[in-house]
Amino acid sequence: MGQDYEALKLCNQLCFPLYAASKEVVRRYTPLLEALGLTYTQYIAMMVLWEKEEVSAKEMGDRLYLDSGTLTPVLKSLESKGYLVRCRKATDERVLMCKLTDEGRALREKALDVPHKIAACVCLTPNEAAELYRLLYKVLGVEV
Amino acid sequence: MGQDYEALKLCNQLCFPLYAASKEVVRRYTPLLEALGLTYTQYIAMMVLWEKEEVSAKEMGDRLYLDSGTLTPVLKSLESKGYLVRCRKATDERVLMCKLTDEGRALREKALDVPHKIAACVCLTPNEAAELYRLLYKVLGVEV
DNA sequence: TATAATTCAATTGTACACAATCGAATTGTA
DNA sequence: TACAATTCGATTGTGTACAATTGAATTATA
Repeated sequence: MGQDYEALKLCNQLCFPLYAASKEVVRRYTPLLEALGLTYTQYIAMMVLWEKEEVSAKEMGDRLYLDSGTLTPVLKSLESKGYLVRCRKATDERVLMCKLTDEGRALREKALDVPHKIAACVCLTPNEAAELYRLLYKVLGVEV
Repeated sequence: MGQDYEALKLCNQLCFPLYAASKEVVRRYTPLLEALGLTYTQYIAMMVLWEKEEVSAKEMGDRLYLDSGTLTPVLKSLESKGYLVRCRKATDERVLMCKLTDEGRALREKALDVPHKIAACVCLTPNEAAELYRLLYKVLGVEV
């Protein structure tokens, strides 16, 4: 009978270290991003724009696995900081386009050392990091 | 020059699939936990109590990597549902003790099949799950 | 043994996160 | 071409997350 409860123990969950490690890594980003005036969510939204200067809110949400309830205030905040401009698509007024500004482009220069600094405080070997990457995308159901 | 920006691409981040997979797994729990009237955070708090019928809020926070700002409303909510009782420790009034109630114990029976159902919708082999578990705890800086 | 330092839960303020819903715009179909 | 179905961003409501602060209780130290 007691054995039935084994599966409910915290130490037997995969979800829990996943949940805890995710928050822990975001916490490690926080002081680095503070220097850029960004939160973690704002940072990954900027990453999308740094790769593609103009994207719709829909595409941004699809890439980041975020819905409009989360993304709308994030994009408004980034616009208020001057890093992007929000405007409707001419050929389809339903679509909100986000365009990188010069200020947003300049911010990328200040963010260049962030990935290196983060890698330094996550103690995994390159092989381990690659395997973790692969397993996480498998959980997400994405081919890598 | 373009090469400098490689490290800032979303596809080269480890943090992002970690962040996305964590939320995705919580999303998969949501419909299962809804049947128990619990959120994911409330569920892992109950897990702590199912293992140890009486814990302080401090110990709960340490185990779950949650601070009082997060935990206080979670514990109040669980108390309002009748699954635990909150009271001060007699020998140290600073300490808030959480005690599992009979209702809380009964809830465990209803939760017994949750781990199995979750495992079924995370498509990893047992070896992959074990390796992911190990790597996540390594990121957390915990020996497993 | 006064008092300084520490511990602990609670509160406040900001920022997600997402389900549910809404309303405008567009597309599909009879 | 009416009109039903779909798409899309925004809003609302609930529930985290966490930094910073507060205030009560306890412990350490001069």
